Amino acid sequence: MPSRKDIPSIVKNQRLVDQRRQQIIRAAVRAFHEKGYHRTTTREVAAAAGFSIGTLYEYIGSKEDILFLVCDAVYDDVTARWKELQQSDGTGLERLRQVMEAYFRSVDDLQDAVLVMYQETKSLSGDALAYVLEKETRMQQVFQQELAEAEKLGVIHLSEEARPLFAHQILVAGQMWTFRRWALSKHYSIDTYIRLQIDQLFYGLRVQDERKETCGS
Amino acid sequence: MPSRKDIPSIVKNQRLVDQRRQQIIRAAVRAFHEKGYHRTTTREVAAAAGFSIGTLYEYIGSKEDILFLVCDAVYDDVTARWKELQQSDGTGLERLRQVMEAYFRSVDDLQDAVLVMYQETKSLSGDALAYVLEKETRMQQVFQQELAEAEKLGVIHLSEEARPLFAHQILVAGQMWTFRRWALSKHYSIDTYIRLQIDQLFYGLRVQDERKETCGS
Amino acid sequence: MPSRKDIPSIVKNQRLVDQRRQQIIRAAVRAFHEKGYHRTTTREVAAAAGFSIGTLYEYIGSKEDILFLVCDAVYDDVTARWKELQQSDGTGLERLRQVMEAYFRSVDDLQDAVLVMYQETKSLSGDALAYVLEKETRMQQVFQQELAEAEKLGVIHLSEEARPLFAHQILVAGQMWTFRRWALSKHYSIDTYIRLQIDQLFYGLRVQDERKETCGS
Amino acid sequence: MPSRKDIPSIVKNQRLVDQRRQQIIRAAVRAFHEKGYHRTTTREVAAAAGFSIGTLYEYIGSKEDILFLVCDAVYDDVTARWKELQQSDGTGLERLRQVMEAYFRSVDDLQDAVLVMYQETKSLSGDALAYVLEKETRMQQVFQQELAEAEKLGVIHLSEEARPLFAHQILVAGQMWTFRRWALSKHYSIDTYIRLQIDQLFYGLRVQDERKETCGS
DNA sequence: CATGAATGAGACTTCATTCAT
DNA sequence: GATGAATGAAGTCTCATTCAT
Repeated sequence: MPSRKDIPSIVKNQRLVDQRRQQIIRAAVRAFHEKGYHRTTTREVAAAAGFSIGTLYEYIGSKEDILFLVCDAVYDDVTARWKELQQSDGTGLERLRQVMEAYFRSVDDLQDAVLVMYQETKSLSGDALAYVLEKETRMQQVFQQELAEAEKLGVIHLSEEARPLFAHQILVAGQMWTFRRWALSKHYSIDTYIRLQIDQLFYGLRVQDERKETCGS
Repeated sequence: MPSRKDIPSIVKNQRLVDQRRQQIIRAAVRAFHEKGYHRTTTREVAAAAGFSIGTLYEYIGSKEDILFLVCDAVYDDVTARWKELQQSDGTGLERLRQVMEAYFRSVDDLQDAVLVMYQETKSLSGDALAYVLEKETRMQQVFQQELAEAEKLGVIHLSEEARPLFAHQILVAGQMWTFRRWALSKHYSIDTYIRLQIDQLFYGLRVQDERKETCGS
Repeated sequence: MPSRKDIPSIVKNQRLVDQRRQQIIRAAVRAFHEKGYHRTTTREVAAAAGFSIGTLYEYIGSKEDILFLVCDAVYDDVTARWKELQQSDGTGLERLRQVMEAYFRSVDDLQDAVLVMYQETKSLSGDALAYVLEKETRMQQVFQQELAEAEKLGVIHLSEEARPLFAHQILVAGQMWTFRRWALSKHYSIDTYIRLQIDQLFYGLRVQDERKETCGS
Repeated sequence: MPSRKDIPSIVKNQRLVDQRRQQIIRAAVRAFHEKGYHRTTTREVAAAAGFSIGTLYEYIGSKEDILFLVCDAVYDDVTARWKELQQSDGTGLERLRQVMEAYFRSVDDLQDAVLVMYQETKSLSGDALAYVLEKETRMQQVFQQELAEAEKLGVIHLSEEARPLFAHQILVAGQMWTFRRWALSKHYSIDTYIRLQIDQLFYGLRVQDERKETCGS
């Protein structure tokens, strides 16, 4: 049940609605990225989308709806990539790696949208916020399940207590790429970033573990 | 030389300025946390601080300045805690643990302020943004140095390439506690969170490392 | 090329823009005349013009722009009257008289606007002020040329040194009618005023000229 | 009866009041000249005068009062100069010349104050305005009397009808020097200006008078 | 379906004035 | 008599949203 927020549209022709909304998303992401959600006017979004303010409001009910459109676009992209993965045959650690990379790639492709979604979304009002958080939670749960799977297979060792945190960690590691991009992109390409992040998540600091250690004896 | 943004104040008495600004920070954090920076009016901040709108503007030059006040308060707190640590005699892994924990505790104590700073800060205008990013960078570099130190002592193994990323990772791990608090606080207390985060950052997923491996054989 | 200040308008329809701006000018002149520019609020101008404050700002960029609108209206009127004169066939003293009278009549017709322009204009900020002064200068030069022409024809005797001053004098003689109207209108009708002013400008005090003199001898 | 506007002062010591008010006038003239009356804050005047805002209000009742102080200073100066003239023994045309020159010199000396008075004064509220206009009227009447005197002596020929206008003309000729200074000072020094103005007022354009003409016959 | 002019609540900020110290 | 912190009314301008064409 892909719980899609019901955004009112005066226009009936669904094909047209979808097309126009794609335009809106593209325009909004660009504009929000440059000036932030609050500093961007609906007029600017309309203009960037190539139609008039009146037309914009034929396809949305309020400015907040534009944010939803952007959010859904982001989630849909990640979900789609994961669905493709379903058919691939990775398992164990490899599977984990693939799921993470798919997510990171998605974030990179939609970086502006993710950033916008990420920064502006939290200041929404109750109803709206709940919807977004629920989507976030769903993604976090996907990672949590994958971790549980890997644990079951014995390829990782992650206490049940730590598992939710780790799922969040992965999620945030992806978002980081957008909201710390001003610093990260000085050091890393997306490929390097993905490699290092996965490495770091897997192995940490390679501390001489005082506890479990060590092999023999 | 802690590069303090120069916020204009009409009032001369510095003692009073400091006191009033503390009130402003407290009020602003509370208000921004509830409604977000953009949705909070300056009047509301003034009211929450216990004085009139006119008085508020005797101590700041513009609404943005309030954000700076909040930022500085946050950075000052972390810095102060680190300074205390200076005199403690931790070394190696223990030292690293202490620096991280001090930061995490600071974030927890000022969680609302950190969240506000974190979410609203990025949508500032050029000049203002630069100031905040510079502060962020300085913190990241503190972690980077600590990591370099630990590396030199041989207690961790972190490639030079990965070091900046890891420093960011620690920083974000702290901020996470505020901006994903809606989810994290369901599972963890701050103590647990700190323990698990440090553990995770140190050891990752305890993957059976395919590469370096492995003891016997 | 009558260097028209570019006042931004959100509305595109030029026909409408012109019409609304006429309304604004009329309303502004009335309001400014009663309370002065600074004491009149934009809201009052909007109300007097018959639309909302929001609509007002669809046709101007700032309060100052209203003053420009008024100025242009005044200059345009005078210029238009002079253009009509072009085709008339006055020459010599008659021509001079006509140019001056046309100007005086214009001032009288738009007296409120002229007064407003006259009193409020000087306290504008750099850029804005320059624009108005340039227009004033242009008018002064028109008189200067007319005087030069008359001089060449030998119908007046005005040293080259005194010519710019005299042009200013005429200009001010017109403005006087608005800014000393509180006193002048007690004594004179506009017709009388014009007659006396021209007479005074032409003949001065009919002093027994001590210098040039005199007829015989 | 020099009808002095009663400006309230909390301070009783009259000597101190006078001294402080001199400071206020000087500071106000400078400030108003630079930024205009409305754009200048009372704080700025106080600062320029060398004391605090609180102290300023010990010597005036409201911002408007500062304008009165300036006005009175101007009128007092002119009046003082005329009083000196009383004792000189000029008569006829020479006397007229002296009265005008005294006025022009006064205007030049206090040019900033005159300009301020001139531009800002008209937008005052009823009561205040009346006071200033009355002062203006009194000055105009001085000129009118002088003209009547000269007429009686037969040194000028000015119809009774034209006399009030001419008195205004002289007054405005003085004020011109301040409010068209931006243009006039390019061409003339104050000495030249005075010479040319008097000449112009006396002789006009030296038109070949079509009417009265001419000496003989 | 598209347009864009109109609306007006509400935001930030200024500044004349007061009054306790 | 001097100070300057506090006040809050009021001003300019923005912008999400509507609706007649």
